[in-house]
Amino acid sequence: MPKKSTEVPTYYQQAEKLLVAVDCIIFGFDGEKLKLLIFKRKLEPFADAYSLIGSFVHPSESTVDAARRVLHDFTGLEAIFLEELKVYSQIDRDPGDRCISIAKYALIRVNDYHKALSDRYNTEWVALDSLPNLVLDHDHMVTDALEQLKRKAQFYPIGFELLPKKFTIPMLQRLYEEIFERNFDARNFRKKLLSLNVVKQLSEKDKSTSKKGSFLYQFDYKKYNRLSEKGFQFSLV
Amino acid sequence: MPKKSTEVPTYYQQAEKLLVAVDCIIFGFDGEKLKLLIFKRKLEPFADAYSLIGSFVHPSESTVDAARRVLHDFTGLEAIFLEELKVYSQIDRDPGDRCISIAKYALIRVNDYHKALSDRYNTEWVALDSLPNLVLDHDHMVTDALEQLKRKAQFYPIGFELLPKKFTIPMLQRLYEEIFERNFDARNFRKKLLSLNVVKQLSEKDKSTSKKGSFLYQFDYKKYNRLSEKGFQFSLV
DNA sequence: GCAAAAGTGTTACGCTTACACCCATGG
DNA sequence: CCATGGGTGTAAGCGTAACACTTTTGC
Repeated sequence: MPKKSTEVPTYYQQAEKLLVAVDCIIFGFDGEKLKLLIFKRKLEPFADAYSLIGSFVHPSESTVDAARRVLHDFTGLEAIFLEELKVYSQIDRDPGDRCISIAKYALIRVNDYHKALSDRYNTEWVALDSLPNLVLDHDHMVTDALEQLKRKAQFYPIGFELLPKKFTIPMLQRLYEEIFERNFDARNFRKKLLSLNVVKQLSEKDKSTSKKGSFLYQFDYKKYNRLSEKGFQFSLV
Repeated sequence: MPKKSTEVPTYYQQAEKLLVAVDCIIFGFDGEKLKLLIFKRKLEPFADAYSLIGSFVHPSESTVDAARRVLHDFTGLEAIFLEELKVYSQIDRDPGDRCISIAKYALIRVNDYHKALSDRYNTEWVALDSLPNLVLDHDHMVTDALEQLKRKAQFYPIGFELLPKKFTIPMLQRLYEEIFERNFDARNFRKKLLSLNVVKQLSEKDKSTSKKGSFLYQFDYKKYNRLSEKGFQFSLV
C-alpha cells in the first residue's frame, strides 16, 4: 500500500464541497395496510407541506449514521432495517441550495413506535394509497423505494422486519399481499413458507384476529444465514 | 405545492458542506474473461498505486453527469450502461480529506475502447482474478459491484451491454459463465435464450472462433421492453 | 481426413398452481 | 349453534436439468 499522506493535497482543497442530505422512506405495516411515515414541516421553506424525514449529513458521521440519527430522533427507535435506495442529485432538485440527497429506506415495527414522538414532530403514518404530495423530489423517492421494496422482498426475507418478532402465517400473508399487490392462496403460501425451513413454530397462539387462534412463528435468522451461505434462495413469491 | 423560497434559508447556510466524489467500477468482456478498467495514479496522494477512475462532483453537475464525464475522459465513450452501486461514506475512508464517494458501475463494449486514451491515462484492463490492490476502499467497491452485477444480470438483460451489438450464442454463454462463475449446458442455454424471444437471428455468421462459423444475433430492446411491461421476467440462469 | 466448435431433442423430475372442506372457539 | 378465521392434501401441468451425437469447414 502507498504511504498515507499527512496533509490535505492541493487538488482536494480546490474541489468544491456540496451540501449532502439523507432522506428516509420509512415503511410500516399495521396488520392491515402498508404505510409510510411522513411529517408536516413546521419551518420554512415548505412550512405545512408534507415531507420525508431527513437531515443534512454532518462531517463527523457517515450517511448511515446520519440516517440512524434521523430515525432515532423522529421515532425513538434504534436498530431498524435500513438500506440505501439511491442518490438524488439533480442540480435543481432543491430550490433552497444545491444539495444532493441520499435516500435510504427503512422497515419499522409499527408496534414499537412511540406515540409521544409522533406528536412532537408532526409525524404521521399514511397508507400508501392515500399519500399526499410531498416536497421536492420526495414523491419520486417513494415510488423508487416501493419498487425496490418489491424487488428486494422477492428474494430476501425483509418482510419479517415489518412484523412483530412473533407473527402468525395469515399476518405474514396479508403483508405479502400488500407489498406485492396481489393475493396468495393460503394453502400454497403456508406450504411454501414452511418448506423454506426458516421459521419456527411457537406453542403460543395469537387470538386477536380469530376465535380459534393462530399459531405464532418466529423467523430463524441463524438458520437462514446458514442456508443462504450454501446458495439457498429465499422466495415466497 | 408550497411556494418556492427565493433566498437560501438560514439552516441551509449553517449546514456544513462535504467533498463528494464518484468512482466508477468499469466492467468489460474480451470474449474470454471479465475484466475491470483501472488506472495507475500519476499524482500524489497514492502515486503509482492502482485506483478506480473517479472525480469530485462539480456543483454544476449531477452525480450521473460526473460519472459520464469521467467515463468519457478516460475511455472516449459516450453512451454506456451506468448504474449506481452504493455510497461509501465512512468518515475516515479517505485520508486526504473527508469525502463521500458515490460508486457507479459501468458496462462497456471493450471493442469500442480507444487504445490511445488508454496509454494517455495509464488505464489497463485487468482480469478480475488478477486484480492488484486498489487505493482506499476501492477493493471493497469492486467486491460489492461484482455482487451487484451477479444479482442484476440474473434478472435483467444487462449482459448484452458487454458484448458487441452482434454476438453469437456461444459468446453470450461464455460471458454468463464468467459472470456467474459456473458452466451452463450449451443446449439448455440456447433453448432458454431462444424461448425468451428477445434476440433475433441475423443471416451473418461469425467465423472468428470456429471453422463452421456461428450465427450472429442481436438483442431486441423494443421487444424486451414490451414484454417486461407485461410482467415478463428475463432470466437465463 | 481430422480437429474443433456449432448445433440439435427427449426424458425424468420437481416445483408451482389450482382447488374445497373440516376444525376450533367465542359470542 | 353459528359465524369467523385457521388449518389441511392432492393431482395436473409446466419448466428445468441431464444427457450424446451429427454437422461444418479450414487446415
